Amino acid sequence: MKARAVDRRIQRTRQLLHGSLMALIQEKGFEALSVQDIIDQANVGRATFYAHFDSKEDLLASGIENLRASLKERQRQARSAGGSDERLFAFSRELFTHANEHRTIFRAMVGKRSGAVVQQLLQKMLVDLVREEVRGTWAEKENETPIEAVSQFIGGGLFGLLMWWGNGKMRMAVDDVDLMFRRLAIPSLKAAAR
Amino acid sequence: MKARAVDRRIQRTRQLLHGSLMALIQEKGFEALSVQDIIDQANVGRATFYAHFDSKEDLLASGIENLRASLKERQRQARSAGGSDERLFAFSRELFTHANEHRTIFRAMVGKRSGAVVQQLLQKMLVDLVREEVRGTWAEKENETPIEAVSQFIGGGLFGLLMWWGNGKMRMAVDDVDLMFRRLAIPSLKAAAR
Amino acid sequence: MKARAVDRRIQRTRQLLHGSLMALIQEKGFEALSVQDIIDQANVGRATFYAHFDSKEDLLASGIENLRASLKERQRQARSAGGSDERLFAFSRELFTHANEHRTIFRAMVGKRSGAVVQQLLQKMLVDLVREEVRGTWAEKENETPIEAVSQFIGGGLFGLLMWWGNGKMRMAVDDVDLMFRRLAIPSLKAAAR
Amino acid sequence: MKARAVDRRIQRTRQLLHGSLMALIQEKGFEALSVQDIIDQANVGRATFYAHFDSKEDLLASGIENLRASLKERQRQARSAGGSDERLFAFSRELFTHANEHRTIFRAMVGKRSGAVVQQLLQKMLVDLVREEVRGTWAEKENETPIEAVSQFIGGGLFGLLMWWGNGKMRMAVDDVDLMFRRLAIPSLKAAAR
DNA sequence: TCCTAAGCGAGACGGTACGTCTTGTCTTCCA
DNA sequence: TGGAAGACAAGACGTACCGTCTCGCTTAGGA
Repeated sequence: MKARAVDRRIQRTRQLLHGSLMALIQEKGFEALSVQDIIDQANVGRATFYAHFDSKEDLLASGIENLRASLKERQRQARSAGGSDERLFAFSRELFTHANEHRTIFRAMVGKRSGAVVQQLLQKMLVDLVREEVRGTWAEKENETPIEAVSQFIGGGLFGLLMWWGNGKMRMAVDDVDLMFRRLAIPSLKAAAR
Repeated sequence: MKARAVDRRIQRTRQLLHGSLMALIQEKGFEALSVQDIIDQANVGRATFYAHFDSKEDLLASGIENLRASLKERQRQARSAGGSDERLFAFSRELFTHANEHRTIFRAMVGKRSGAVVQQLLQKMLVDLVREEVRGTWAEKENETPIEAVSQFIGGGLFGLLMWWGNGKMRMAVDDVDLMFRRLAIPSLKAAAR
Repeated sequence: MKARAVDRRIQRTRQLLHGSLMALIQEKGFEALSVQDIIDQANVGRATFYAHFDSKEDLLASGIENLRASLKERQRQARSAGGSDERLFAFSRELFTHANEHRTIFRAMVGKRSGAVVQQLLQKMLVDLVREEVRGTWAEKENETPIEAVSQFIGGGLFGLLMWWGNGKMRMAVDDVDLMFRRLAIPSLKAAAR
Repeated sequence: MKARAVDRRIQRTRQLLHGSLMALIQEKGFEALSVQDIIDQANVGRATFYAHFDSKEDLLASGIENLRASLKERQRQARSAGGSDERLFAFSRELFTHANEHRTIFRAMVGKRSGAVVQQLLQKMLVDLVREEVRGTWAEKENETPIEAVSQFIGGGLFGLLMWWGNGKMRMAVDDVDLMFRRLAIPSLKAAAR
């Protein structure tokens, strides 16, 4: 399948917008951004923006989708490698590492000025990842704690932890916070599977 | 000290606003509301609204404050009664019950249209309650998982669970969802305290 | 009837807008103006503009209404003074004089950059004035050239003349162009009344 | 010189555009049309449109040019035939007849929704035709009413009449309205020539 | 027969103005 | 004097058009 020139142009525009969004989030936070800010930064026309995305929230969601995909891939690889406890929530290491590496943008997204839409999206993504994990761990049977409930609990918890880590100064090492998460989450999971 | 008539008038205005907010949240969700909507419903002047509250978020926060106070009180009573496992997270029963009794407004606040500010406030409140609980359970020592981290994890998890319960049809009984929460949260807490 | 303070405020806003429109028409012509230009000049909010007028055309029309009223009054006075030929189209003197006195704005309204809406409004106004005159001159009878047709012809002609006078350098004296109009229009009127 | 196929292709495009414009003017009026409407109707690319015309106004002007040419030709023939009063403004018969035959499009161009640009072009065309006539009638001498002024007056008047005829239901017969015009215009012309 | 050049459709794009909406401040006046 | 009424400046929103542009397809006319 050959990429037509026009498609390349479209991709370029979308990336310009994603890039500008990220740059501006670090500068003034997501909530404070206007569509005008974004398109000025990207040097893109207003109509063009709306041709690609419904709103700045949509643009953000599309950006977060990339992260989700990358983490999902990471998760898939880890799960195919082994099944011991250490492999449970394998994506979490990757998640904390990623956050640590992009700490400027990460702290902006998790911080006070971030706007709650961002956080809802992140939480939803985390729950997704967790659900995948839980699903792999046990086949749902009747009379048990539903997979969905467990996923929501652990995903919500992970998100809480991430917020706390990010809103503090991220002084704790990646390994430590990851360990902490696993120490909190795995007992829950086991208990629910009982 | 006698309550002056003027104070009563002020109270009346504040309650009119709170009432209108709640009524409108059920009708169209928090995000979709404008200050104009609220003051029309309350039959209150624009300037008056801003004399009492900074924004619709402020009004909401002030409303949620009541819930927090009532749950805190409930928690205090339960904790003074005993210390066994069954008493851990005693407020949760009250929380789920309350949600169940006011299910219309609760589901509106937890639903898609609720606006994320609402949810941030709720989550913050839950973390507060959990922190209180964790604090009572163990005295923080060095080298342990920090109280704050555990609280954020369990508080976040509880919020996730609540969202899931509310956004489904709340088919699950109060007792069952409460039990589920405790089955997920208590192992975490214990593990962290190790 | 006492003018309430709020009414005075509203009047002030409307006059600010009218004034800004006139100032800007001279500067860049009507067509080239945006609503934003006008409200910037007037230091007025966008919503306020639209609360008072539907569009810049509406604002203009409302401004021209004043001119029409003033010319109608002038016409009324002249007609009550006498009925000889010299009194026919008495308003025309006033019209040319007015144009001469406000030549900057007049030439802007009649010029190339004026935008055709302006001109339609002016022409309509002139036809109105002429119709009034024709009506006073003869009572319509069957089988005659209809009053309306005559009015449209002479009104259109007057407008053509005005445009020509304004778009040239208005070198011709007021008296001369007025005389010219009467020499052209009165024979038409007489012929039609035959 | 043989017409190359490429030229035929170009002509075809221009005619497609003219045709679409006319069709759409009748449908929704000139003002309401966008370039997009026109090229959709003509099934022509956007760039192609701008390769041929500067704007929809330009397209219209080019269309009206045809009418002007045809009327000019008609005028030339009539003037070479004789010089009596009956031959003065000989083109007017043709004009009214033409309008009557294409009454749908004519009424659309002269009506409320027509957009004033159309009308300016028409008026300009009429003044042109009249000027030609006046020029033929008398050689300009100093101290007389200038040819240009007379042309503007009569051209404007003719346009007023046309508008009135078209905006009414065109109930009046071609001959009658033509007669009316001549009865109004010729006395003016004579008076000016005195 | 192939090749080159032009006309063209399609449509992405930067830009500008629009008319609407909401916010938070302010002023007036009533009870 | 607290509050209802509501005018207002500010400015973001999503939509509509504009005129420019790049891209490939088609098709003629010369090689």
